[in-house]
Amino acid sequence: MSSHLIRITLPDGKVLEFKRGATVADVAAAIGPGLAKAALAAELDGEVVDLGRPLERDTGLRIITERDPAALSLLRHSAAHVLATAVRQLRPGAQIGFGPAIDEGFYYDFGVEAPFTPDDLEAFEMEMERVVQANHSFERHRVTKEEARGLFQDDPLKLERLEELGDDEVITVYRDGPFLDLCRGPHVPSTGRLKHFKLLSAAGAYWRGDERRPMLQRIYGTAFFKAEELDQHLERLEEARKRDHRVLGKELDLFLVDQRVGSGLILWRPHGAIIRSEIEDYEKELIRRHGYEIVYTPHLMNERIFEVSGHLENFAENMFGPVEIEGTRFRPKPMNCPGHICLYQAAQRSYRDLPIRYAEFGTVYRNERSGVLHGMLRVRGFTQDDAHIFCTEEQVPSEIGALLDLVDEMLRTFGYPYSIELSTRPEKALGTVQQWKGAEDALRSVLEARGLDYRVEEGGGAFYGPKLDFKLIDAIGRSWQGPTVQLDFNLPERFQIEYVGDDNGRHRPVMLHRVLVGSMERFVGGLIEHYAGAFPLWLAPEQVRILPISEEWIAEASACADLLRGRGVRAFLVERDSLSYRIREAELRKVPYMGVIGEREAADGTVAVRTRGAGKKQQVMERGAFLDRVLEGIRTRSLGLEA
RNA sequence: GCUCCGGUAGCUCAGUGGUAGAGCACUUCCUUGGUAAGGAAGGGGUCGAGGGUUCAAUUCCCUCCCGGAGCUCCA
Repeated sequence: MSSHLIRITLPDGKVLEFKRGATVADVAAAIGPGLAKAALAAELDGEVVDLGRPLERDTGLRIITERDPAALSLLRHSAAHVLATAVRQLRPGAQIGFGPAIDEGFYYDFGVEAPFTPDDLEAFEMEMERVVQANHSFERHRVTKEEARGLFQDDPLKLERLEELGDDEVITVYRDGPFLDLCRGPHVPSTGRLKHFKLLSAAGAYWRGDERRPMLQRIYGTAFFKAEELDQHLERLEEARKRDHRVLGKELDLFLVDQRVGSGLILWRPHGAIIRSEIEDYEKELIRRHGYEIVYTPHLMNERIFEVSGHLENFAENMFGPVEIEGTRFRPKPMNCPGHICLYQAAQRSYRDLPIRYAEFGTVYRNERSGVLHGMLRVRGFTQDDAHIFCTEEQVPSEIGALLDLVDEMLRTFGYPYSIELSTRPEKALGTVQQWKGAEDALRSVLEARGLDYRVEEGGGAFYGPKLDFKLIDAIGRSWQGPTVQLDFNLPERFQIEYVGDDNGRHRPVMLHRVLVGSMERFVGGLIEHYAGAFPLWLAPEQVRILPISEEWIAEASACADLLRGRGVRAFLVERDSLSYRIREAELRKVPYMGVIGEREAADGTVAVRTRGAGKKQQVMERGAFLDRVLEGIRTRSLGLEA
C-alpha cells in the first residue's frame, strides 16, 4: 500500500521512496555511502533535524555535511553539550544553564560554588577528549512536561526554562552518554564528530543576562571541522590581541588614560592628535564639498533644553548630573542635536533655504558604567563627527543618496569594505505608521535604485525614526559599527521647527541625524587595530625618518629633512646610536619611509629610501623624486606605500 | 554596577614574612657606524591607598581605589 511509502524530494529534484519511519540517515545511505558517512543532519522543508529523525510524510530533504554553512553551529552546539558532559563528570554538583553556539564558537553557563580557574579549563578540555573518544550518540527523546520535570528535578535552571514552554510545545531532551540536557537540538550524530575544539576563557555571566539574578560561570570555547580552521581561528585571536589598540596606543605614544583625570576620558598624545586632526581635516574638506556648514555648540547647556528634547526623560541615566550656575542647572550635552536645532531656529527658514546641513565635531559626555569602559572604544567623553540635515520630505531621497555617496567615499579612503542595514519601526514608536512606511520606503528605494545590497533589521529602528547602519569590516574580518543615518520624527515636533513653503504656509521639516566616523575616539581606536599601527602615509604621525650614517653626514641629512619639512612632510632626523639600531627603532615605530644618507648619497645628492616592511630592499633616488613620491602618497591618501 | 583575576622602576615582568630584581627605556662616557639591538658605567621604586595580624608586612587578612575578562549597555 502506498500509504506505507513516503516520497522524499532531494535538492536536485530527484524523488526517492522510503518506508514511512525511515530515518534521515537511511536517506543519506540510499543516496550514497560517501554521503552516509559525511552526513551530520538534514534540512526538511526548512527545519534542521538530526540524522536519526524518522520521516513520517512526503518532504523535501537536503543532507547537511561539514561543507554546509549551517553545519558549524550544529557542531558547536554539540560541543557545548560535550563541555557540559565533561563538567558534570568532574563537578557533579554543577547546575546547568544554557549552552548555545555563538558566532565564533560556543559557551555553556554553569551554576557552581566556586568560579572556574584556568586549570579547571584544562581539566575540562581533557575530559572532553574522553567524551569524544567514547563517541556517545546524541539521542533525541520526546518527553512530556511531567517527565521532563522528573528528569531535571535537580537542575533548577532547567526547570525554570521548562516551565516557560507551552503545554502544546514539543519538549525534547538529548542524551550523550551520561549527560542529559533539555534541548531543542539538533545535534551531530555523536560526540566523536567533535575533533578540533578549544576552551578559551571563563567569566561570570548573569543567569539570563539579568543582573538581579544569580551569577553563573560561563565557559567559552570554539570548535571547527578541520584542524587548520581551528589553528587559523586561534591565530586570528592572537592577531587581534597583537593589534589591541590599547597596547599599540601605548607603544606608539598615541593616547592615554590617566586616573587623575578619570576613567573613560581620553588624553590624546601628540602622535595620536596628528592622526585625529588629519582625519578631521580630511572630513572637513569632504563635507564642505558635500554642502555642509560647520558649526560649534557649547559643551554645557541649560538643562531645560534637554527637557524639551526629551533627553532628561529618555536618556537621563546616561547623562552627567547638573552643574548649578547662579541657580540655573546646566548639563554636559550627551548629544549635539538640541544645539543644532537652536541654530536652525535662529532665523525664519524658507523652503528655498533647505536643505540645511549643519556639521560639528561635537564633544559629548555620557555616563557609562565603569565595567563597560574599554580603551578608546568605549569612553565617557567623545567627539562625534555629527551632522543634522533639515530638509523637506521630498528632499529625503536625494539627501539619502548624497549620504550614500559620502559614506562610500569616506570608507574607501580608509580601506574598509562595508555592509548596510536598514532598521525599521519598533514596537514602541513615535509618529504614524503611514509616516514610518513613507520614510522606510524612501530609504529602501534609494538603496534599491543604486543596486546596493542591504539587510533589514525588522523593528530595529530608534523610537523616533528608521535608520541605516553601515558595518565596517576590518583587516582581520571583524565587524565594527560605522556610519549611521537616522530619520527623526520626534525632535522637529518637540522643538516645533518650521519652514515656510511655497504655499506661504508653515511646514515641519524632516530632520536627519548622521555620523560618519561616529566617535573620533572609537574610530581611531578601530583604525589602530585595522592598520595594526602601520598607518597609511597621510595619517602616519611620523612620515619619514632621516638617518645619517654617521655624525659626519648630519648636516647633509638635515638638509634633506628640511627639504621634506618645507613641503609639510612630517620628517624627522635621528642621529644617535648605530644605524642598525635606528632602523630597528623606526621599523618598530612603523614609520612609513626611512631615508638613509651617508657618503655616497652626500656625494650625488640622493637618499637611500627604505620602505616600511620592505626589509633591505632599499632604493637610492634623487631627493626631489623622493619628495614627489611622498607628496603624491599623502595627496592621494594612498593606503599602500610605493616602494 | 556585578562576578572572577590582577596592581612591584617610564614599559614588560620575576621575586620574598627580615624594607627588592631583570630586560628594554633614560643619563654619561667610549665607539663614527651602510640597513631590525656596538660596548661600559650610572640614576631611578612609600612594591596601588588605608587599616589589621606580627618582634618584623611588598609578602598574610580586611576595606577602598585602579586595570583586565565577561554579563548588561553603546558612538
